[in-house]
This record gives sequence, structure tokens and C-alpha cells, in this order.
Amino acid sequence: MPALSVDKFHPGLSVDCVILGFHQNELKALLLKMKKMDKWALPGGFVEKEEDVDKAAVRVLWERTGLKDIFLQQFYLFGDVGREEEGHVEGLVQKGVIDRELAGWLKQRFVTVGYYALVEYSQVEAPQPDYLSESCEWRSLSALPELMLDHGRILEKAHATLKRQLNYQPIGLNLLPRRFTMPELQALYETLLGQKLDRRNFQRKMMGYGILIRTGERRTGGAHKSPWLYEFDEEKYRQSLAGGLNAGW
Amino acid sequence: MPALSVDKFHPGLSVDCVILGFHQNELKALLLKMKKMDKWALPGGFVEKEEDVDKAAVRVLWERTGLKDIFLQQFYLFGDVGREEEGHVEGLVQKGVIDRELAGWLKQRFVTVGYYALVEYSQVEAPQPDYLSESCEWRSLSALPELMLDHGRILEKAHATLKRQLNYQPIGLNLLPRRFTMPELQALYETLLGQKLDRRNFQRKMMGYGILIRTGERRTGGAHKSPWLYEFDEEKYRQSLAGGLNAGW
DNA sequence: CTTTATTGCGTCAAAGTGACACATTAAGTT
DNA sequence: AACTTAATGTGTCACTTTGACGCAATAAAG
Repeated sequence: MPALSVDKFHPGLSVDCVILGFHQNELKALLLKMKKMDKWALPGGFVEKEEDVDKAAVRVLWERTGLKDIFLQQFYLFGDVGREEEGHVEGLVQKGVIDRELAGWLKQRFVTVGYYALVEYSQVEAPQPDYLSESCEWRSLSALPELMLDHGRILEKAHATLKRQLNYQPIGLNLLPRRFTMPELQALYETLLGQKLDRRNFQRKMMGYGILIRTGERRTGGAHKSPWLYEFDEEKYRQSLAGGLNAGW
Repeated sequence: MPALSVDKFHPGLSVDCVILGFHQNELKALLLKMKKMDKWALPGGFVEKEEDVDKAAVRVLWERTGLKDIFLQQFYLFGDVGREEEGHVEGLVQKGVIDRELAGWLKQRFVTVGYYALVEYSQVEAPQPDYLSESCEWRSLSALPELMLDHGRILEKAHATLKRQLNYQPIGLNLLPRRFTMPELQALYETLLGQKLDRRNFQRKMMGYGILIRTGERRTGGAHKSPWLYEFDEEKYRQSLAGGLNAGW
């Protein structure tokens, strides 16, 4: 167990990352399985004393999973007392997962900042767990394992935030391969929303946003009629992110 | 100067409240004028070690302004290093505003959680400044005084968040008197958006949401035709808050 | 060559939106 | 008391967006 010098960190402040990917028509989150425990956890960690919180989130994600330079979006601060579970830290000590110094540090009251990111599933190959974890895996949101502390609630809140953003912001640029078909994009939306959409109206609405480019090519190999391949117009995609899709007023 | 026992607080964590009101067709924020300084500040303070952050915000607002039981909405954590200004704390000490103990506490690195609330201007009568401040006043957003630290940025972010929410959530229940006219509601929207709206289309759209009740009465006394008085249907208002106005999908 | 399931494109009615005309009314003016 | 003024209430009309669905084109399998 490497020594973790604890006094370089900002006291009582942590970050937790909800990393969402999309694969086989399922929304998945990247989770760490804690050593010697049956519970799973979001990749999270501490903020250094002279480090921006946003940057800490990026660093922590890298340290704990190997994912590099992910664009993380802050979505909520979880600041209720009682986030901690009675006996949680003692359990870790007794199982030899953490040492006494770290345990003392962990026993203080913590608030945590939630961040989320949407990443392309296939670009994350064999994420590397750190020394606290025995594995790092994609787990389907529809069949989540038991999560430690309030990580279940954090994940839920990230999902809800995402669903709301779908109404006024484009989504998919970091979640899909560079080129994708309309049915694939639709499947992403349907999964995020938990709701079926009409194929034809979806295409019309999506094209109306003007953020998609139809490449001349089709995806072949599957059965039946081969669909067109699309890319995002990154310039216009970013404009839509900033300005919103349905300005409303 | 009352002694402020500093070790009951969570280290390096503060809350700041953006309180917005609407008066004479202007959006105003409640600000504190710091003693012996030309700068103004948002009402803010520290979180106790065994206190929910949300509850701390409510308490702090009460302690610093006298406003009671305001519903505060968390909107962002400001966590960059360099939020602090060089020499800011020393200045306070030299002017005798704070003592050495508080100064030492303040010199650590802080992150702050931003909260906002919309309140009815007229219900806030003579807000009371605390011992750190020499006054507590409504200041128009269009002519803000100089704010200390990054409070200007915090206020700006609250305003932007509000503007975005206007697209999918009803607004006005806590910002207007219980009964109000359609032109008054429209003026609120126009001020928040910084944009003129068509009178007739505004009314149609607003009524379409089904959250307004037209009382049988009119507002008399003004010149010209007297407008109807409306109330919010609080039941439906809350439903719209939860479900969103323009579901989108 | 036929079958089958999927994709692309189009239609149509209903609802929503933006721009505007016109009638109504309360207070001030003459 | 009649007139003027400016704000409010209601309605219209064309255009766009949305929801629901029909039909033809196509890639692979039998």
C-alpha cells in the first residue's frame, strides 16, 4: 500500500466522477470495485490545497481509471451531513485496505462535488483500477451493483441532469463514434430518455438543428437497407451548446 | 466586535447567496457594504462542521441580512484557486474589521458554494446588516457597485442560470406580489431576459401553461384601461417546476 | 427471385408561433 | 360632459413545428 500523504489535500472536500458510456443500446457507468468489499464506487478522490476543483476532478479520474483529459462537467455539490455511513471507515481499516493515517483523515466530515462526462465507450479500453480497487468496469445503469455511501444518489442525479439537458443542448459528440447512423443516434436518445421515439420525426427534428453532416457513405454489413453515416458539425455543435437548441424566448 | 469561534466551522468552505428581487422594472440584488471599505459583498458565510450545506446557506442569509426561511437554490461551486485576492485579508485586519484569529482562518484556501433565491422585493423591509457590514441594500443589476473578490462573477453566473431556467420552468411565484397584472409579469420576464416581448403573444403563451388564475378583479388607480389581476395556481405551478414547461421530447 | 426487416422520404392534420389589427376602457383634458 | 390618450383585452392570419402514419427503396437471407 503506497503511502498517501494526506496533508497536501484540502480538508473535507472530495470529487466524484460519473462517467457515462453507451454500448449495445445500454447506458453504462464506469465503476470501481472496492478491494475486499462487495460494494462499488464512483471514481473519486481529494482536491489538493492549491488545485482548482475542476482540475482535481480530471486528475482524480486519470489516477483512478487511467482515462486521460476527459471533459468533466460539474453538476452538484452534495453537502448534507450523514452522507457518511457509520462504521464505513473502520471497516476499511480492519480489512487492511487503508492505513491509520488515511482513516483518521477520512473520518472528518466531507462534502463532495459531483462531475459527469459522456465518453465514447469503445475509446476506453481496459481501464486501470488503482491500488484501492480490484477492478474498474462498465456497469449497466439498468442493473447497477450496490454502491457505497451515497454514490447511488450521485449517479442518479447525474443521470437526471443529463436528461434535462437533452431538452436544450445537443448530445452525442463525445458519446458516439465519430461517424454514426441515425438509428444509432436515436437509440442513444431513447436510452437516455427511457422512451421510444418515432424514427421519422426524430430524423426530421435532428436534421433541423443543423448540427449533423451526412457523409456520402453508408454503413454496410448489417442486414437490410444500409443507413447513411453522419458526423457532427463540430463548429455548429459548439454554437448549439452555447446558445441552446430551443431558445424558447 | 463579537468573538467568532472559528473552529466550529468546516475548513475552507463557504456559501454565498445571490438574492434577487424585482422593483420598478429593475432586477436588484441584495448586497452588503463592507465596513471601512468601498467594496460590496454578497451575503455569505461559513458552514458548521455538523450542518448541511443547504441549511448553512439559509442560516447565513438570516444572520447577515435578517431574511428568514428563504428557499435557496444551489447553482454552482466556485472552486478555482486564485479566487482570493492578494492582501485582501490583511486589509481587513489593518482596518480593524476582523481580529487575528479570524484573519488566520480566512487565509486558508476557500471554495464557495453559490446559492440563489428570488424574493418579493416589498416583503423585504429594511434588511439588517450584521457587525461586519455597515449597510444592506438592494442594488440594481444594471448599475452594480464594485464587488469584493469574485462576487461579481458569482452574481453573473446566478443571473445566467436563471435566464436559462426561464426556458423550461415557471418563474415569478416568489418574485411578485401574490396578485399581479399580466403587464407586471411580462415586465419581469423582459427584465430577466433583457429583451422586449410582444404583449399579446406573451399573454397567450403564459395562459397556455395553465399556471395562472385570473381573479375577477382589476387593478384600478393607474391611468388607462385597468388590467386583470392574476394569481399563480400553486398546485400547477409546482407541477410545472417538477415536470418542466416545454418537455421537448 | 422472393421474402423480410430496416431505412429514406413524404403527407396531412393539429398545435404552436410571430406579427399585427381592432375594439375597449380608465384617467386626464378641454 | 365630450374628447383625447395610452394602455389593455381579444381576435386574425400566415407560417412553422409537431405527431402520426403511408409508401417506396434496399441489403441480406432463404
